[in-house]
Amino acid sequence: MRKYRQKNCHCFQTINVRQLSDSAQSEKGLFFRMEDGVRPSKGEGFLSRMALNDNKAGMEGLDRDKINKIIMEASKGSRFYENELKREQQVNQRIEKMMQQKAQITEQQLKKAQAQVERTAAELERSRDLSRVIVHVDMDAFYAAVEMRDCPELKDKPMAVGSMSMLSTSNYHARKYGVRAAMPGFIAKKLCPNLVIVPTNFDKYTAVSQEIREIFADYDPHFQPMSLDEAYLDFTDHLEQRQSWPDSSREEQVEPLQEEVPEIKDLSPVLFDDSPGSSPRFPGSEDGGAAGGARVEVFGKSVEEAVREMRFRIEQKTKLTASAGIAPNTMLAKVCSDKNKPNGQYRLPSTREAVMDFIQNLPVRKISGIGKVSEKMLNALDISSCAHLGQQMALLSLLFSDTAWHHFLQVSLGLASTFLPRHEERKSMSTERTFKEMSKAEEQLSLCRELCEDLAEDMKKEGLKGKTVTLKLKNVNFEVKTRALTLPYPVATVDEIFAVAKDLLKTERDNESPQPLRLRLMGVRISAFVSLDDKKPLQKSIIGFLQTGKTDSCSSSQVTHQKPEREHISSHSLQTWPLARPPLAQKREKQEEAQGSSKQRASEGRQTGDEPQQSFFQRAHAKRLQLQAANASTPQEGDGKKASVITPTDTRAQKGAESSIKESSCEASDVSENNFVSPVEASTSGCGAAVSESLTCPVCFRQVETTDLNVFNRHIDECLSDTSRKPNQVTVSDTESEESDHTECEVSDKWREQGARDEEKSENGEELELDRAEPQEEIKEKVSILSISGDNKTVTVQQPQSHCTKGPILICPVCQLTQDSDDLIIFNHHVDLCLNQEVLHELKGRTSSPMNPPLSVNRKAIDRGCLLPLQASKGKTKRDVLIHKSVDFMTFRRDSPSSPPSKKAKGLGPRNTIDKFFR
DNA sequence: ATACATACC
DNA sequence: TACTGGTATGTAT
Repeated sequence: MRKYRQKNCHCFQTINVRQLSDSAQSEKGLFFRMEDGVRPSKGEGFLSRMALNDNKAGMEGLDRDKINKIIMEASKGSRFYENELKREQQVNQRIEKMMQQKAQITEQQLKKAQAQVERTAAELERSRDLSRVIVHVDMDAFYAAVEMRDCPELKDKPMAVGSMSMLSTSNYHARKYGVRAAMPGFIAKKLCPNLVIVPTNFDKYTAVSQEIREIFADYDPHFQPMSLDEAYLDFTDHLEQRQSWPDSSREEQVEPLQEEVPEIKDLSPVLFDDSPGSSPRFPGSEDGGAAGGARVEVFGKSVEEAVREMRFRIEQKTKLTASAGIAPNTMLAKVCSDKNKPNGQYRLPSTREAVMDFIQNLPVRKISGIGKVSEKMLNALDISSCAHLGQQMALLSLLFSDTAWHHFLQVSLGLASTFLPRHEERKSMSTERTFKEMSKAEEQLSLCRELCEDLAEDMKKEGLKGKTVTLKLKNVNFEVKTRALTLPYPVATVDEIFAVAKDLLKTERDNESPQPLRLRLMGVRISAFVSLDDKKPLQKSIIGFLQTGKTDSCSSSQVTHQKPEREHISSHSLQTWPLARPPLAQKREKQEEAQGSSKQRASEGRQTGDEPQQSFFQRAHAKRLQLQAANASTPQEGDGKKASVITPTDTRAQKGAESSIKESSCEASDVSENNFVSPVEASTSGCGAAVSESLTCPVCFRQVETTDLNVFNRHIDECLSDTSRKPNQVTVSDTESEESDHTECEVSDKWREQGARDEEKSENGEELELDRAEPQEEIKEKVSILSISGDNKTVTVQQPQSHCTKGPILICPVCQLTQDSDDLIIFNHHVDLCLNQEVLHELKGRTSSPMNPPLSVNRKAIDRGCLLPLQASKGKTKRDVLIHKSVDFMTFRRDSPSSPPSKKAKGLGPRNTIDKFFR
């Protein structure tokens, strides 16, 4: 602390000095002026917006000045440039204002602020949790790597993925020229005339993403995808279990890339052969090591070995490399994953000392959440590293908002979430399009209509309705405007949305007239969603209640300083469900969430998590046995050919040696993963095969011909409500619904049979899949006889499944009162009310609880991050209606609408409601 | 509630 | 010729 004070005093003096010079150099002075002394290497006191952003792996030690000169040359005079200039000046003004504020600060104020900062810091320090092992995995130059893998000629060329207008990513070769993501292709070409620009092939990346996510799930079934190529994983539980597994489960067959399949040699994308990497040789650090001459790797039990193993599996399966960071929290893990990129990993030890050391020289710009502008503002205060951040906290607390400086403080202490944020509800949905100048009213209007159509379509897919419609306009000078209107009622259809959007557009045109709106972009967004739960509270809560019987109540919870919203439970497991978690599982988790703290959960072990993890290692073990057997006789070469198209049944058949093992997984990709698949096969069919075109309803056992989880979930809800209405009829009759959702579901004999077979626990792949999704089975049975068992609440509804002409006696499992009505709908409603009462009570009892009690469950949270098929189809939709063909729309998808882990979490929608209720 | 800005991939 | 698209969130009014 003394140290802090001293340094602050020191800085305070220098600040006063610097402040003068900074003010003096504002505006014009910042352009084309080297910043004196402090960061001579960063010669971009000018136009920080335009200048090369080399904050990226593979871009160290570039000739910045030269590159920037070319960039400026190419941009100068363009409308874009002029707009950037304008924005730059706005930022400069902001900085100037800040500096003026700083000048007003008295020593007294600063002292007081320092005390406050120290109090807060001490409080934060107390909450430091070094017990979790967080891993951030990031594919290396993802899109580019995929293209290189599939087109070997590209391997030794500088290349980028995107278009002449915009690049999504570049390979490392191109980065040496300063070519990077988010740079327009035509400028990249000036930097590197030989640059090859490959158009995006989004479906391919999506398929690869699916593959790597399957691997992620083996290490953390609740992993959090951040985008197609990136995810956070909590390795803590895996590591614990790993300690007790036999060596053979940690063996990985080394795929003979070169030797045995000579024709694929050329295809083999040894992307980063000059970097320290995962394959084929392993340093075998710690307890790991190569197992003799056999092509088998045994990975050790340490974190590093486990992560290496995971990266190794990724490379074997996809022929692409990944980098990883291991650290005690997400922010640090993210920084670490960049450290040894490409094809490397870095572990930051879980000690306070190591963390603080690591932080000291870390540029603030490396922290997720601190971007161009924040960096520049901080730089103006002489803050460029995290150490500076810590030293200047008192000042920062006076100059920045509470949220901002709290965040800075956390960063400076190396603190961040130690658990993976649950994906929250979607808050908005939008679509926008860039095009060549458009000024005619009719054109604009029809475009607006088109956008609304697209949006309405997407809204329908997720069954959303929202009250706020926002129109976004960008004129040819790149000036952006948004105009919003909030309706008193939620809307979703084309006509409703368009009615608002067109009014907003008209108003804008009128405002501008007689000048026309010269647009280059238009977008429509809808937000302020009303939760679907409001419409169907009955089944939701009763199902939620049913689920609680499974987990357990443990409502004690200690208050931590972590943000309460960051509950430790995340919502998806690709393994458990091909696309995302089933709605019921989701609901159960919500319930768990209300009851257990993250620590409790960790010690309990995750029920869903254990299975897949275990099964992976058992599979590995079985595979080993199988290989041994096979090697004794004939080499098995059929695998590779079959690998790409494989059904669960095939999988079983192939893995004969595994049949004795209780296996809870049946992903097709398991097969391709360790067998010999050529890169071409792997990229085209190998992964796509794992994604089924339809989903099987766990209630009626029909196949629902959709890959849209919302449609699917709606179907399940229908089924469930049907079931509870007619408890005797578990198998829904064919004549049932006039509901549109049900029209999408086609009966499959095979699956209906399967549903029957399920009762006998038959030993086949399909059954296993059901097994894995255990909540459904439970629900199906319990709903069908309407026996309700909550936590500590006994079964109160007796109704034998077979015969019930008379209504059952219904006793509310919450209030324990016998209900008059035998109408299940009414009964459900009653239970629903009781449940909500309970939740409200609980909340009242612990206002400072870190828990996030779910009042309602929104099924849409399910597809967060994992909903690959939806993204893919969305991509197509958009591409089909492209106006400006040359523009690359595939850069980033609606993929994981999550906030960066370092950001401050705001209350969740439903939770806010409750909170307000009690405030 | 609205508008705009920043940030992320 | 040519500087994205989707989402979340923070800040100011």
